[in-house]
Amino acid sequence: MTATSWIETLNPAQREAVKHSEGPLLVVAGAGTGKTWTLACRVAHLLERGTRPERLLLLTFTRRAAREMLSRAGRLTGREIGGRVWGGTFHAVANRLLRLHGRVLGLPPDFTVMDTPDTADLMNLIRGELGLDVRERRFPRKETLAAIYSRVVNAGTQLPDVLRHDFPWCAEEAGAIREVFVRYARRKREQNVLDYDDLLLFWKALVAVPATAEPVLRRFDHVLVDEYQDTNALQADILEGLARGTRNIAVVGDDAQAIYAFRAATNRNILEFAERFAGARIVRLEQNYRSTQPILDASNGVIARAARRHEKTLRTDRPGGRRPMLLTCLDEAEQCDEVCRHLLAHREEGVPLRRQAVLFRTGHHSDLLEIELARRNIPFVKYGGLKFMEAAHVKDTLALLRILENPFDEVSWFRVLQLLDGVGPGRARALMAELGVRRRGEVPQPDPVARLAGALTDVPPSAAPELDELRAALADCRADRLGPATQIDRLRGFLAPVIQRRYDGAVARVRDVEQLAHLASGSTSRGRFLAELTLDPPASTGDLAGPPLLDEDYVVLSTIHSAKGGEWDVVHVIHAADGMIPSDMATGDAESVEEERRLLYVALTRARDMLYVYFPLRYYRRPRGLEDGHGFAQLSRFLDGGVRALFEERTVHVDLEATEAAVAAVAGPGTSASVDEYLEGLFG
DNA sequence: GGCATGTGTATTTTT
DNA sequence: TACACATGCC
Repeated sequence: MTATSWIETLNPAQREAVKHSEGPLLVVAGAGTGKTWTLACRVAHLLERGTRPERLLLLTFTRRAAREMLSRAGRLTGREIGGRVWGGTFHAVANRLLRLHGRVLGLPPDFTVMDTPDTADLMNLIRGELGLDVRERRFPRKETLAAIYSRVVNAGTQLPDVLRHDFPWCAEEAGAIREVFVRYARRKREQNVLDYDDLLLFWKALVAVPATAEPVLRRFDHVLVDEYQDTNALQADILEGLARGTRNIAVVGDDAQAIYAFRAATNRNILEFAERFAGARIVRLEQNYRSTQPILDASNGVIARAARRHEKTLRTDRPGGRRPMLLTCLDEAEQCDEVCRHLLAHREEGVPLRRQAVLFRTGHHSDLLEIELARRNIPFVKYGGLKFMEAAHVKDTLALLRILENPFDEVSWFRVLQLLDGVGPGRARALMAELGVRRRGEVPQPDPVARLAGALTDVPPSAAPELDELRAALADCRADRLGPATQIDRLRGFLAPVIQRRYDGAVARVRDVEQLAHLASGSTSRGRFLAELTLDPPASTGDLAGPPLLDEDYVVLSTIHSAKGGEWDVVHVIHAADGMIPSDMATGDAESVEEERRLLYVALTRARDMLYVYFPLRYYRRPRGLEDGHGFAQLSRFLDGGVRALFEERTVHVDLEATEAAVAAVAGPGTSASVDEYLEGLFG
């Protein structure tokens, strides 16, 4: 496309957003209004007006979104810009910037990054030290501690307030929790380790003071932010800091699609944008190009009942089309059956599987469907949910790499030592003390990896052979300047027998370690490999399988959260039952129920041509919190009354009425008599 | 008595 | 998977 021709593809509002020249800009973009396209065009427009690519900062929600946006902009301008524009998540960009400029804050550039499970493990280590795990009253679990901590940091709210508001059952432990947090923070500094929240905190600190901010601010002429509704207070502070350099801050978002409150995202960022960034221009995109009118009607119906929202009405230029279907199924098995049937029927009609998606609230909601798809040989890729990075053997491998990278990493040592036969938490602690893993202050200390080679007193005899293997493997990785892939290969020699002894499915797990080595072959440095893996973990099973293993056509399975920003011709939303959407974990207060409503809205608005919503009547593993229902579920409360009328309804189990009639004929109305009769029949 | 290991059970969403 | 709890080893 030529420079002028793509401008023609834009509607007036989009064009206004693209051509806006200087100063803050807020684009309120409804679902399917060409937000990604508009943002890509804006990037292209800025480049054509002479902005150099490396002076653009594009903050997106996932690395995937950044890549997508930049490749589109690249095509528009006819040049390769991906490697030069600063693009990625807040966290990934922070990682890069801090390695370049963190020193002025006293941050050594070779820090390692730890993910949320690591954070929880370090909390646990400290919890154990403080003796909080053996008291009468139970103390918050490590995941809860990590969640509290993260909320305090990301929302910028005092601990007592967070406890009172979000974790009231932990409020009595405020003192001890504070103590854990103080030690946790100190410990991270000693180890030269940053958690996710630190990345943002240090970035904010960097741009908060003119003296340290200057080299960062000097880098950028324009900052663009996607999915602004899902940013939190800390991220807004960072933008405010950046705005002291360039006032050209452009953000795009939709408050109706805010689904990350659990990560401390706040709609205040959108609502207060104009006050915070004085003179901001606001552009609204209301023309939907994605969905047919009936799908949009149903989606609008769901969101119209939201308590508070930015006024906006989506219009589509795609009239006609079929009504979305609401399919009541007998149970989950039948739901699977129906999904498969419709998937294949649409494929027969010419919609390939990869233009279709199955969406659900939580990762395990697709468990049964995955089995069924595999049984029927229907290829699929799953986004979100159970992740590669959470598998024990993957964590083991990474812990080994991290020890090599940072010999004072306590969490990794704690994990690695317990791999040895006969070593549990107690012996691991003793060994760590012996190795001097805990670094104190600035005093230079002997390298724990080197000390591992010496004599150790706390090694049980059963652990001796494996310890020798470990010593040899670590030494080999250090001796030659091996690349990260070769190091993983070497570590596999130590790991394979350990995996064999400890886990089932050892063959597949060892293959995963090989997969990890393969992944690492793209990186030149171990440190970069580790940082990239923690900041941008493989989002799907498909990311790892690589092109050769993937069929050319496959259906996408995704949590609704991971489906954000995506669109498919045919969308299947499963488990539309109360307790599923909304999740019964989130029905505590009105605010979280509202977020669940937006979640359903996001799911429905992913569909272009056809939308199916499935509702299983019965759950054998009963949805929690519905004990009174005798295993019968209720339709999601968001699909009530008027909204329901916007769907075409069908009860799938065609035999159900016939069955009931037959039963009635035998046992009379009311089924319990018939069940009793059936049981007696079984008893003989 | 302390510690490692075995068994049963419940489990949101993600950078 | 990871926790709580029970059991059994040194």
